[in-house]
Amino acid sequence: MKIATWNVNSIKARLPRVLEWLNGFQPDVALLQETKSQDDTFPALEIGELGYNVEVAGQKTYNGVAILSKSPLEVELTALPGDDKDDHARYIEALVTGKKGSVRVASIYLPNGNPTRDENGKDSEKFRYKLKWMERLIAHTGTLLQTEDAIVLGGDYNICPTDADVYNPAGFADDALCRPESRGRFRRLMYLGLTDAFRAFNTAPHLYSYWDYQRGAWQKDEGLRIDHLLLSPQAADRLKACGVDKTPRAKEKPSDHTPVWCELAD
DNA sequence: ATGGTCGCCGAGCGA
Repeated sequence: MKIATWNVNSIKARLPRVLEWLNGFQPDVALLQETKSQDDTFPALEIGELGYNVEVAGQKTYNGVAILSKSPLEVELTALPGDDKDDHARYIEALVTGKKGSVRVASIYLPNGNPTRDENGKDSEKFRYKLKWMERLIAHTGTLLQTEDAIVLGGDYNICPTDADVYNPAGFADDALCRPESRGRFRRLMYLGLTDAFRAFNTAPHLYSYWDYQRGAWQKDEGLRIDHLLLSPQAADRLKACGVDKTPRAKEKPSDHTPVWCELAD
């Protein structure tokens, strides 16, 4: 079972890229972020024609997440628990029926958090929102792990876990993607017992999933590893492979992110 | 060089 995560940076602007990637790569489950589409205008018909069931949690202009699955899926949550006043569409969770029982998956678009400081040099509202959102994710993941399901939490975490995941660590030291407060919460999330699927197979430094549109970042391979597939023990036991598929990033009108995928034993 | 590039939507924000 191939499960992939991809921040598409607008599903409508990216539809040709997404359709050709689904056709070619044939993921069983695709976790999408930054769809930037309301639910009623999400191009579900075009994607459905390729054999995918589509579940979305969208909003106008910003954010938006989706889960595509070849086999039936049951939506469990369309928002991260813990704050009823949070109206950003950043989380959707579903149970996907697999040959070897169901897999619980989530598509996560964790807040970016930049700029980290306000005009007085204090932590900005955006950065504090990111940290609070991470606390909620830690709490909810703790609850999820008690199910002892095979769980794949995939998404754009907007976290470079270590300096090996950044092309220019010194330049990003004060960035919300690398700040100690962000990394500390990411470590707390991992220490609940999750496996970073990519690092189970790739120990080399400076392998990325995102390259800025600006300054020729893609051509110079100046990127960040911020898109992750985090696995519960029951999913990690079934992990056969994991990698980054860089081919969509090299095409015309690409997303600034490229898919990260893993394969679980059926 | 105090910018650069995208996508939202039709100005300026978010990334």
